Amino acid sequence: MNRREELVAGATDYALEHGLVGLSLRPLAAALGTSDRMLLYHLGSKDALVAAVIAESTDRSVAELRAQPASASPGDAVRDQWRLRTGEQQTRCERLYVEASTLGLFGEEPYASAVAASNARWTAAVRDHLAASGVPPERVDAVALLVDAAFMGFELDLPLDPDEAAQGVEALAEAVELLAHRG
Amino acid sequence: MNRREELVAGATDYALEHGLVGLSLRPLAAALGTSDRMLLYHLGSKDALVAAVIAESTDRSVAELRAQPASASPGDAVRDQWRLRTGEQQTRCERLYVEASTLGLFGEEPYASAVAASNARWTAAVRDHLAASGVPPERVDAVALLVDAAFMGFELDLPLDPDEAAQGVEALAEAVELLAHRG
DNA sequence: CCCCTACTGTAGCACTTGCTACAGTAGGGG
DNA sequence: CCCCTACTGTAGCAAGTGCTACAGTAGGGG
Repeated sequence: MNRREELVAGATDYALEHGLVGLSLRPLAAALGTSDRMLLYHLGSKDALVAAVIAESTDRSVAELRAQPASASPGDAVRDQWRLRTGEQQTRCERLYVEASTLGLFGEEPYASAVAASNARWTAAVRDHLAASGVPPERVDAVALLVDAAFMGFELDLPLDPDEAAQGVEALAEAVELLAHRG
Repeated sequence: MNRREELVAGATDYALEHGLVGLSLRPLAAALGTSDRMLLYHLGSKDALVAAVIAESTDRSVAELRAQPASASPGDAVRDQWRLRTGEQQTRCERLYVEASTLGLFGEEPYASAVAASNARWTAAVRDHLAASGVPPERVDAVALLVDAAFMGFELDLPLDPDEAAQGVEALAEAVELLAHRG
C-alpha cells in the first residue's frame, strides 16, 4: 500500500465521517496528519482526490453487499438489504453517494462521471442479490431499479422520521414480493 | 408584492436554474440586477434567503400537484404523478429539494429545518392525490412513503439513464396497484 | 563521495465567501 | 424648510479556497 493509496483510504474515512459537500483540503490534510500540499502532490488535484474517494467508498459498500448471503424470498431480500444499509458503514457510504449524486446533478465534474461509474457497480450488486433471492430473471432489472431508487429516498427520509422510513421499507418488501410472484 | 417578496421570487427562479449547492450572493444579486448588499438588507442573512427560497419552491410544486385531478387508479396515479414530476417546473423543484435535503443530511441549518417543513407539506399532497385515486385509507400512508421515496431515487437516476428510470416507474406503478388491491 | 530522484515543508498568490461600516439619497409628514 | 425613515451604493474586512513557486532533505545507485 503506497502513500497514495494510504491517503485515499484516509480521505475516504474522513469524507464518510464529515461529508463530501464541504470537503476542503486543509482540514482534511490536518486530520490525516499531513498538508494540503501533500494531497495535491500525490493525487494531482482535488477533483482527482474526490473521484478516488467516491470510487473507494463504492468499493467498500459493494464488497459488503456482495458478501451478503442470498435471502429466503424477494421480500426478505428487501428487508435484509435494508438491514445492511442501516448498518453504520453502508449508511455512510450511501450518504456519500447521495452527496456525490447531488453535486453531479448539473453535470459538474468529477462528480457526474464518478457517480455514473459507482451507480453501475452498485446496481449490479443489488440485482445479483435480488436474483439470488428468488426474483425471476425477466423481472429482476425493473425490481432492482425500484428497490434501489426507493432505498435512496428512504435514506433521505431517515433523518426526518426513522419510523416512517421503516414503514415504507415494509411496503416495498410486500410490493416486491407481489411483483416477483405475479402472473 | 413588496421588495422582499420580489427578491425571494427572483432568487427562487435563479436557484431552480443554477442549483442550490454553489449558490452565492454576488452572482445571484448580479442576475437579479441588484447587489449582495441589498439581498442581505431585505432578507437578513444568506441562511434566511435560502430558507425562503426552499419554502417558495415547495409552494410552487405543492400547488401544482394539488391542482392535479385524481387519477383513474392507484397505478395511474403513480404514472400521472411521474408525468407531472418530469415536467420542467416539478423537475427543478424536486432537484432543489434533493439538494436541500443533501445539504441538511448532517443536520446543518437552515437546510435541515427547511427540508423537514417542505417534506411534510409535499408528502401530504402526495398522500391526498393517492387517496383520491383509489388507494384505500388504511394503506395510503405506507404507499405514499414508498412512492415518494422511489420517485426521489428515480430523480437521481434520471440523468444517468432516463429509460431505466421509466422502467422503474412502471414497476412502481404495478407494485402500487397490487398493494392497493391486496387482500 | 556525489548526484539524482522522490518526497516534503513554507510561504504565498489570486480569488471568492458572507457580512458590515459608512455615507449617502429620495420622499413624505410636520 | 426640516427632519426622519426607508432604502441603496461603495468599499472593505477577515477568513477560507485550490493551487503553485521555491527551497530544501533523505536515501539509494553509480
